[in-house]
Amino acid sequence: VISWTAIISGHARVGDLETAQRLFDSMPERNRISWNAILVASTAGGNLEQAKCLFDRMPELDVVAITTLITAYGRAGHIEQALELFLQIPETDEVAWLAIIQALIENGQIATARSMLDLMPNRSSDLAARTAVINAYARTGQMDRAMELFQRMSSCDAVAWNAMVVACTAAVGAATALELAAAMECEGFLASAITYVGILVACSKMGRIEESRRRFWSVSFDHALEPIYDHYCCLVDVLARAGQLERAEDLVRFMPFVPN
RNA sequence: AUGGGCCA
Repeated sequence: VISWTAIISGHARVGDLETAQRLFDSMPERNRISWNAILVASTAGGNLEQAKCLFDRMPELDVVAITTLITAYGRAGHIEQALELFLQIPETDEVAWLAIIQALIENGQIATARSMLDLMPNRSSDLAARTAVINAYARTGQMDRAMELFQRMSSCDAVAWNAMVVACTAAVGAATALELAAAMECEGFLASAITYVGILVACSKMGRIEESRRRFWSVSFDHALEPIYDHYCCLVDVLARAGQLERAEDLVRFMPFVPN
């Protein structure tokens, strides 16, 4: 049952609900964790009603299953339902708290998110959890706390750095964000495509066209990354803000992405 | 083997 569940989980991760479902239906026995895995596959498929149907038919609902659905509701903009579910959890754990706080933030309910963050108990030193908390502080107007926690982290990864870089642009200033991005590379972390979104947004906020351009090319030349859609958007943004509308328009027309 | 963290 462990092997079957692991394979279902893999298909869930790449969004292949059909295969996940076929395997789930044909596996010889199922336990609570297999049901949770197929629920994840179902939410990843984007059909919330279908996921809710499955949820209602599940033989056992644990905090993992409920948290899965909370996250799905949050991403779909159904924050009331997410909150309702959270209140139904008999024994909340740290992941459940972080999931509802993240959902509140994504749905613009900053004040509530801030209160829940204050109420949240038992904080572990788990890397993802710490980063989630730091990010939540940053997005609820408590950048000082975010910085403090970040500096106290004994180990961190590129995701934590990216979160700080992005948060800095909004809450402190673009120049500080760029300094942080530089510090990140000094510490030996490779800038990822997402780091570059942060860097380009910062350049754009400061109106630095030349630096934006340079950084944009550096994405592929210095880091062997393919520029993603967001990078083109940043470049369009900085050109447009500087009044170079023709150049901005040309870029929209000729970039290798369909503009949204 | 299942849920939570970075992309303006």
